[in-house]
Amino acid sequence: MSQSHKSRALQLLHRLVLPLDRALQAADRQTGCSAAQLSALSVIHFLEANTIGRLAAQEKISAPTASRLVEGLVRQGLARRADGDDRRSGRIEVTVAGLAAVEVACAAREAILADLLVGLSEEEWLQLRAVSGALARELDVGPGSVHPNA
Amino acid sequence: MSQSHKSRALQLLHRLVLPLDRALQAADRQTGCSAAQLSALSVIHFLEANTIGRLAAQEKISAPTASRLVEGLVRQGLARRADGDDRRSGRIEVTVAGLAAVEVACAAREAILADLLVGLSEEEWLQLRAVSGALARELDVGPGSVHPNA
DNA sequence: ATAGATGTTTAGCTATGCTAACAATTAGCT
DNA sequence: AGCTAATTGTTAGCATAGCTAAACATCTAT
Repeated sequence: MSQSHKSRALQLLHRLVLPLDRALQAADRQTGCSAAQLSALSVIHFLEANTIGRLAAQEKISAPTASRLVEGLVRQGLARRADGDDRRSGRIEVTVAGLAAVEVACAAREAILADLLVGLSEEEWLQLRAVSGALARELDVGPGSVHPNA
Repeated sequence: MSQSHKSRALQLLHRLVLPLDRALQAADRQTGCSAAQLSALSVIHFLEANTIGRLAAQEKISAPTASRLVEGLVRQGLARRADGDDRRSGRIEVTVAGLAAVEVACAAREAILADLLVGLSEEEWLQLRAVSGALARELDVGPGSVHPNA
């Protein structure tokens, strides 16, 4: 019945997150762009979340965490604060270097995953694509790539 | 063609990890058992990874990280070091409280996920189950539950 | 007994998450 | 105008988790 399907899926899924995250961290260490930073850059740029509040809301993280995240991005030259006198207008912008970093980071992360999942069958890749789409929809994960719908 | 399937799947997948992890952290904060601790407890108990070295190898983390992880588990009474004179025999054991913690933590994590994924269709649940199984296989994620194959 | 190999811990760094408290800015209201 | 209240952002402080490098044991083998 349906319940046992869900139950089993959940049992498996929640255990996948940590190993996937650890593997992706390795990629991030190489590119120097962490998962949180990559996500923040994407959200700021593609979803116009150009204030701390919007970023925090979209990412579902606390304001202090968002603030510090942006501080790091600015320090690394990946984002900039357009801090005129007008506080209402958008203040955070992704720099060109930031956009490039997103590209590089995504590529590295995808490469790591590809390597990790060599063993998947053709059908499993299809299922993975479908499921990933569904999860992205449910989790409200935006496009976040310069390549819209490749 | 096949390549574009994979590519798209990877693009989506690597972006799912962070939000999933953040959501699960909320569950972990309630149970007081982090993802890393939960995983370590499971591996120590079910895969008999009863030394720091084996734990680190299985979890693909550095030895110092594994050491500190176990230190935390012991401090919280979830694991114990059976440190007789014999250094060769297994030294780390999960306590009864540790096993209980695994149960509770898993339940909380699954509940959070269930809540997050209410919008999935019946077919998507089936696909998710299949894909999760495949990923668990590829990532070498053990059973890790007291309920073997529910 | 000493040297080498193996395994563990200590020390120290970074990043990310949180809450609580503070500052500053904006808006509203008398 | 001026005071208060609400919104917004930052600072301070705590905890975990990942890493590397280096110290420290502890066995093994010569």
